[in-house]
Amino acid sequence: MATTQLRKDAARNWDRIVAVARDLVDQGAPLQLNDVARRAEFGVATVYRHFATPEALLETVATPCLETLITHGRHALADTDPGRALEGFLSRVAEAQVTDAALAPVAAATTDSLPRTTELKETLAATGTTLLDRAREAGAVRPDLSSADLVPLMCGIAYAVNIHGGATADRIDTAHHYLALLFEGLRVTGTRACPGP
Amino acid sequence: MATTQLRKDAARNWDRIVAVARDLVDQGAPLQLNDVARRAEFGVATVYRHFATPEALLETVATPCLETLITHGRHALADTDPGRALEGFLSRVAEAQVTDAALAPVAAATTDSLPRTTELKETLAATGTTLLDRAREAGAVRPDLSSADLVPLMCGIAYAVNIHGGATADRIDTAHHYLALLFEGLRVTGTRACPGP
Amino acid sequence: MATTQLRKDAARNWDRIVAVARDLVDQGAPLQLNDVARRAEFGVATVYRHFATPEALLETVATPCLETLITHGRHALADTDPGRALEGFLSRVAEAQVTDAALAPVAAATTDSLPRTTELKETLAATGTTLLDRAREAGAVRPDLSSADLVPLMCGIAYAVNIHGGATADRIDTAHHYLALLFEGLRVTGTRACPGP
Amino acid sequence: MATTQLRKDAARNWDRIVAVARDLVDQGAPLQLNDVARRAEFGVATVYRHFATPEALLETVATPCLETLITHGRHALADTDPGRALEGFLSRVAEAQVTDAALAPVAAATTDSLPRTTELKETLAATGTTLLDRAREAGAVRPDLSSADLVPLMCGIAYAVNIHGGATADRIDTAHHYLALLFEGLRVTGTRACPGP
DNA sequence: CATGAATGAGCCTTCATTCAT
DNA sequence: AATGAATGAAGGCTCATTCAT
Repeated sequence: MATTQLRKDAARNWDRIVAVARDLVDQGAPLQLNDVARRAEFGVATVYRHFATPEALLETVATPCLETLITHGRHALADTDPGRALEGFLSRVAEAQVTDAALAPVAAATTDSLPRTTELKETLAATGTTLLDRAREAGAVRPDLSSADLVPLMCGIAYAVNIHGGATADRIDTAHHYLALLFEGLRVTGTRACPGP
Repeated sequence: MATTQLRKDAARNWDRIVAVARDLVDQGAPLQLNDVARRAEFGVATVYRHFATPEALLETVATPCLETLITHGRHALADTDPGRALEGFLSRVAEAQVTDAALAPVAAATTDSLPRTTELKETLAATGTTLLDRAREAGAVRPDLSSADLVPLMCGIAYAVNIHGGATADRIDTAHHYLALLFEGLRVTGTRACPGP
Repeated sequence: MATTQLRKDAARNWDRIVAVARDLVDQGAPLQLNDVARRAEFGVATVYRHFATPEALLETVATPCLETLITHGRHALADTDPGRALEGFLSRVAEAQVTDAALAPVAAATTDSLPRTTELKETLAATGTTLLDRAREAGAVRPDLSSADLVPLMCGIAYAVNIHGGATADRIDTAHHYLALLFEGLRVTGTRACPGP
Repeated sequence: MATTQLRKDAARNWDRIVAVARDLVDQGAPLQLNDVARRAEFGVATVYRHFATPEALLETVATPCLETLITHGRHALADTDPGRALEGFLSRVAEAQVTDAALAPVAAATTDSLPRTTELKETLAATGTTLLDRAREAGAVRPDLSSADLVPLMCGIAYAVNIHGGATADRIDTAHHYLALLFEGLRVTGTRACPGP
């Protein structure tokens, strides 16, 4: 989806560039604009016209994924069980991180190239914050987790999964596993201390 | 410490190279052999003779840290409380990861440049495995955590801390925080339901 | 002023393009047709249709200045004091050179893009030649200065002023200073040797 | 002349690079390091190793010329006739400017790439200042010329000569002509008013 | 007439590695 | 053993101009 309306042919080119970039990202190759141009069989400047920097292109590649997550976030906000809502949402995020190689670097970056990206990330972060606050208030998670930890922890899980390795299907399982572990840790543990009578 | 005995002057050079590399790593600078040579005031080839690749040099820089961790591991193995032993050990590992910039990339790498590195990493992994096995047997941690997850999880924590950011002292705190979370999650959770008498 | 009659809207575009170009020149920015188009909010091709090359645009920007100088030249030709006429005229030229950044490159160019520019430059050169001839005949300037030297010397003065630097007001003063020096040198010096009685 | 002692082969390469650059400058071609490398049949990086920027190379090309001028300056300082000394020196400078295409841009630049260049330019400027001061004190030149004008005026003359055009020999004549004009202008003009009896 | 996307040559620069001295 | 000059592929980016829409 282009920010402004493009001419039809330009839009086709835009799509092709993003598609090529998507392929490269999926292969784990570094995103170099010259390389993208060569593979898409465009002049370099064509690619540069559409995407001023590799980061801008990467963010564009990651955008649909971010948008999907936002949709999931919206559903989660509608959930009446705060704990389940948070866990479900983070589960989606973790899955996305290990499924879509474009997401992790964009999520981890402190500065964005595209305003649109900042917007999406902020929306997503706000959703996470709300869900966490609600869960905390409901006593579903420990109080000592700040919303500033959500992104780092999600990125950390994705990173851990990458190191663990494996095929995509396994990776999703691993991510769920690590997330479940984290969630165990997050549960309010007052009961755990229960010394008995 | 060189693998084989070096002539005295060569050993001095070796030390200087490693010291310069350590500085660069600490500054967060990329480890380029040319750069190291210039700063150490050696010819490039001298550096190349000692370290065939940047990775080899990086591993060498990380070696003392790995050795220290192994020592910690040995102490942990002597601890009679398996849960405390594991937690203490992983705590050391997490601290080291966020403290020493050379460690994370070496730990995360799937292939090593130096046999010595492989050796150290394997020793460390074996220690972790043993500690985990014991803790699991003692019922101190959940059974569904494989020793193959230890390195990924440690790296993931380090990565999360890096994204979270902050000064070194804060980073150590954050690492402890995340590790504590993980440990909560690892605890056998039957007790969490604590049904009372 | 367009060479041929333009449709009203085309004339408006033409004006806007020239205005933008004038701004760029005044800011000391390089005159790139793409850049002009973007700032004028036109398509590149629109600018290219009006001005085939950056030079053509630059010459167009310089045209009013050339025309003004021609007017000054006409007044000078009406002056009855040949020495004063020449000096006054060159003074205007020097001022224009350091005041209007578009003039110097156009004056210095050996070939012009627009016939109109050639015309104006030739008119101006002819005026200079006439004024110089008259001054020479009147004994107001040395005989060893060819009219072919006028343009180079004016450009040289402008260049010297640029190197000397300073704000616009200072630059005009400097230009006058250098021109005065030149004029001292141009005065017939036979009398200078006069040792007196 | 290299700043520090080079190995014999490196010195040969250094010389070849400078020679190629000299040729390019003489042809009026822009000095591009890649181009120099190609013509000298060196790898690009070899040229970059010797000269970090095109400016550094250009300054190196201009250095012998600057050194020669300094020598001339020393001779001029030994001259007992202050007027003749200044005129002779500036004459050399003007000749050099129109003879050696490397000189003008280096002289006109406000910042230098090589410390050596700054040194040479300062020495030369100091010489000019001294000669001008002496000439002024001796009443050989008008008091209203600052030493800050010397460089601009010399550059201006060179520029004027370039615009005037012509073969090298003619150019030198033209430069002398313009300089003579300037010098007429510089002469103390009290005598000029003398109309005789 | 107007548009603005596409072009692609070409410049600058860096870096890991080799090899003559 | 030590040196450090040389390499050259490769990446990043710009810009004047053309041409399909």
